Amino acid sequence: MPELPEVQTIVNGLEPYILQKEIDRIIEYRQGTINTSCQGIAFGRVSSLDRRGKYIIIKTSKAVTIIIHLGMTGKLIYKKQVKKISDHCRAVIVFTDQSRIFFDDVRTFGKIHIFTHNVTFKALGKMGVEPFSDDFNYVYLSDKLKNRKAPIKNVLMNQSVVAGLGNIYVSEILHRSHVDPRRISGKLNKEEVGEIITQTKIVLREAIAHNGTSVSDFRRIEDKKGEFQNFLRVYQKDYCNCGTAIQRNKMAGRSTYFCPRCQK
DNA sequence: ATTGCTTCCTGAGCGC
DNA sequence: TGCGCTCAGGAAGCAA
Repeated sequence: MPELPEVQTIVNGLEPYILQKEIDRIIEYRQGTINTSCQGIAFGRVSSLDRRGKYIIIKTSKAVTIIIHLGMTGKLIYKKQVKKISDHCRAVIVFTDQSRIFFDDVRTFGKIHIFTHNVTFKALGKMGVEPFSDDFNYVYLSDKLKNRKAPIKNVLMNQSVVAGLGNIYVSEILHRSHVDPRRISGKLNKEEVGEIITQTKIVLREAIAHNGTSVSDFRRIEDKKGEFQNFLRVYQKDYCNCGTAIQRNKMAGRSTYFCPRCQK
């Protein structure tokens, strides 16, 4: 399940392969994967590759913007030579040198949005601050949490508050911050809010340094796994470092892991 | 404005 | 061996 570190790992991996490479065509193998018909689009060369939240943003020399969201199980696999189409292939970006990016996605929650003009993508406009930016600070977060009655876990998962966090990293961040995920957002004290900001930046940086977390489907562009699953402290764990059994609850329909002793 | 539930989708795992 | 059930969860859409 790709969150910010996994998406960043893919962007970092793809960049040296596809920057300045000319897109020949994009093929949709499963209807509904791409928002528009790709027929007759002159794409041009890849001029930039970026991440915003969990979105991958590719811009081209001919003012085409390709925005990719991997959903739950989406993968981007880069191949120089193609023998056969991969399993669950939903779309392919073909470059003029015949190398390709395969967009594989078992559960089909992933989507590709192509804009040929300067159309603003609604989802990006509503997105909250980037966790690594200076804008993700105490003043910002405490204002977002103020008077909110939803549990802190739910608010941190909300992309319009902070961009890029999902179920795994929110569990890890709250564990390292010693905050119970069920706590009412508006009732956290100053130290706790500050700690959440600090730990968010630390956990995400560590995860990127280890090429993301592969608990099930996530793969890097060479189809290799990330390694951060080896460093998780609560997510899908049975015991905390302190020896206490990790508790598992459903919150907002999602499995939530926490240590009842370390997280108050 | 905020919150919480439902929906989309497929494969793995499990009990029987 | 296979059937039916549950679970995995990002985000849009909608209802309260």
